[in-house]
Amino acid sequence: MARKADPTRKETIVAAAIAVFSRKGYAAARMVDVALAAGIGKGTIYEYFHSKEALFFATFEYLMTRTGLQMEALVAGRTGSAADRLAAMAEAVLTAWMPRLDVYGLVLEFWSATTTSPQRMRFKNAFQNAYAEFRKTVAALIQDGMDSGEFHNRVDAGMLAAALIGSWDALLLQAWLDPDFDPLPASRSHMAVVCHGLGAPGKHWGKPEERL
Amino acid sequence: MARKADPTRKETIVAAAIAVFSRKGYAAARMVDVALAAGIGKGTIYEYFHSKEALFFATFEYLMTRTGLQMEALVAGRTGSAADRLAAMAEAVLTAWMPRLDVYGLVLEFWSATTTSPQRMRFKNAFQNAYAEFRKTVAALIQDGMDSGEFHNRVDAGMLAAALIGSWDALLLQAWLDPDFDPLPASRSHMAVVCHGLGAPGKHWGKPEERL
Amino acid sequence: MARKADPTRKETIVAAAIAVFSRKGYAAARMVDVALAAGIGKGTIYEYFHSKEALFFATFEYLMTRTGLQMEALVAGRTGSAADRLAAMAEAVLTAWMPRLDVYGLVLEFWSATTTSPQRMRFKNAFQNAYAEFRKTVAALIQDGMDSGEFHNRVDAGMLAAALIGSWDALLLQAWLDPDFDPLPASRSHMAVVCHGLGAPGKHWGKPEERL
Amino acid sequence: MARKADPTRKETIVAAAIAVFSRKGYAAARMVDVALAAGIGKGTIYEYFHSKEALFFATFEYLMTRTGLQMEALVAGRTGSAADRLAAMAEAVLTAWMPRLDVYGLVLEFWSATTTSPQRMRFKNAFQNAYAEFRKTVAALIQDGMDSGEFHNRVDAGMLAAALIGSWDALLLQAWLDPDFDPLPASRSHMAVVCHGLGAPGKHWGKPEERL
DNA sequence: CATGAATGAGGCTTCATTCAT
DNA sequence: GATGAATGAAGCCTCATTCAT
Repeated sequence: MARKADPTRKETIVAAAIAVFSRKGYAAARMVDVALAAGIGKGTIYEYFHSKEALFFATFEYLMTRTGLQMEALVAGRTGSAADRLAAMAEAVLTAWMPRLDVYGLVLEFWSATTTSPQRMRFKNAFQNAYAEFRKTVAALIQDGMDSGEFHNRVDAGMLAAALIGSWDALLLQAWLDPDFDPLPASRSHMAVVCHGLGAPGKHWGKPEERL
Repeated sequence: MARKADPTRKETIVAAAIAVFSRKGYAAARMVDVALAAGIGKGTIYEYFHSKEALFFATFEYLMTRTGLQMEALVAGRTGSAADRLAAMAEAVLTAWMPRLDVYGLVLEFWSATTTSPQRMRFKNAFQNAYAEFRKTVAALIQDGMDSGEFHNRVDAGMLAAALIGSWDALLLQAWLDPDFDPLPASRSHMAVVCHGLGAPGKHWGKPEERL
Repeated sequence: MARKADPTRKETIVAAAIAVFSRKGYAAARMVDVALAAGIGKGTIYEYFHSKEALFFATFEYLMTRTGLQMEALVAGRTGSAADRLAAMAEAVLTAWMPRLDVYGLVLEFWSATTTSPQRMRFKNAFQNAYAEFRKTVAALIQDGMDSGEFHNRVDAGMLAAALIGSWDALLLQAWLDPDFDPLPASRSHMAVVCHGLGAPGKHWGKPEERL
Repeated sequence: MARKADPTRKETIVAAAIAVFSRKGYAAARMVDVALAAGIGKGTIYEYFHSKEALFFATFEYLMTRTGLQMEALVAGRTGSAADRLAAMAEAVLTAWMPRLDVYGLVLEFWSATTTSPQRMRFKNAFQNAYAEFRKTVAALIQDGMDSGEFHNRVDAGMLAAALIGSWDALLLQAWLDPDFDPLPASRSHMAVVCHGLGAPGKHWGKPEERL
């Protein structure tokens, strides 16, 4: 008697794949591991994904979409000074990812896939789009500050945005590598300096005797 | 006497391995590809490295060592204001890596190996040491500026160093992903803002009408 | 439900392995030969045995068990004088093995494995146990004859048993080496002399003009 | 400067091969192991033997020849009653082989080679000849006893010889398998019974209260 | 639909043999 | 002659994928 098709089955498999790929890496992951993690039979995966590669890409898309949605949510409805919103965004990005640091290894796999996979262009484009999107968001925030006079405009907002995003990315990577490394203080120090360097008025650091 | 051993043979193999692993990734790389790239027979690799894994680790150590040496060279004998030296370092790091962007995929593989490989701890430790070393160097530079009064000391030099290094790393990653992306301007904008934000006197950007 | 597992599959593989190992020897046998002989795919063997070594040991255990069972059957329910039973046992052992002389090469392989295999001790112990068991059986038979006064007891039953078993073993080996050699007459001559030498009354050889 | 060709070099290699083949078995033995054991370079073996197979056959011939010579020596000049000479021969065979039990594994390898090796017929013939030769010797000894009236002639001397030789062979095999097993007492018991069974007068066992 | 037994292409690795020195 | 670095054929084993149940 066949179990009735579970509409969430596909998502279950993707979730299992995320867990397994994160832990063992794409190449070392076995389809049977994914099936076990999903609590289903090995053959069943092929009812939903026609190959390991396809499953990998599905996990990628799943995570990219979720991340994209999260990012939108992070930005939505922020108020306050541009500097505050910028700092809040940094905070939000790190905070959002930190509990999911376990999938960071998977992100590395995705990056690798941009060279390695036969599907490389799909990975590459998705990444570039995601980054471009994110950069646009951050750049817009900075530009806002420039337009309102809160920030000076001696630098290109887009360029700076790229560097800021990069630092967040890399701090998360550090944290993944070294569980004892806390990316938040580093980011706070950095963002304070950056906001100050953009000429934002106000205190980017606490009392004089305190250091970030 | 037997066929004379080529003393550069081992290095030749490592170089070939770097090329192949970069291009295809560790898992997808075939020993025969490495052999072909090195212009030798498949079996010869095993005269020098007892397994694929060992070869991979050798490429890792080779690149780490080379990078470490380069870094030392980059720092050595810098003079000028702290801000200048900091900016110069950023410039140097990016400039040093840009022509070797092709091996960036390999660095990703190494990072992945910290989760994946049976040797994971060796990779992880090597990475953490390398980062710690580099962070110390950059932090020392910042601290110099603080001590001389050129920079304020409202932030922790180590924290900021981590973020700066991260941004360089990530900008290079961006450039690797997207060959049209030039990390230098982004870094320059970023460093200018940071130096300014650290209270460094002097012009971090050009004439008023120019933007970085 | 998946393709139904054939419950005899494992035994089929062992049978194929016996044939192939006998013919080519363990080292020269190829897994693909065994698969072909079993009428299955190469990979299927690994569903049942995790390595060539494991398959080899399985064939060993299989034959040892079968041989052990046969031996028990040979002994069970023998009646008559001790000399008759001893002669009958010799006859039975040779008769039981002669049609299976083709696996004798495999027995040699097993013996070799006691030096060669990483599992050597398992082989060695199994052999020693099997021999000890058999020796005990034969010794008991001889002792019976001694206790009943049919045989004198000037020799140790166990020692003699070892020599007798050895002669059967070696005659079979001869027969395996040389298909023209018939071990039965040799054994009959030998056993007649031995029974006579043990002082057993009665005719161990036929009429005066006949020779064994 | 090439070392002058050593006339004993070939024998050195064979001796090394005997040691290595005995210990690891033919298949598991590596040419480099033999070279190491012989204290020479790997390639040098090929100056004397054109292949591993050829080296194996050379070790076989070497041991067969030596064994043959020993056998001749064992027989030569024996005097006394047929029973004494027969018992002495058994003793001599076992005594001659016992200190060389370590090469017994190699004998197994040779036997195996009669099925396995491309050279199988050469091995097989050599074995059959050797056995036939030996059997002839032992049979002649028995026949002597029969002709002189010391032994009755109710059995075929050749058949009995085959069984006796077999028992010696097998007892040595037992001893090789189990270092705690001493083949001498077993053989003595056996030979005493056999001589008695052949009707030889005299005491084949010691005093009445002693058992063999 | 779900399953997992069966499959065989393909990879890593070993090692007998060659041959430049 | 002697050597051992180089080689590549060949084998064990893995695992993505298929398909009978």
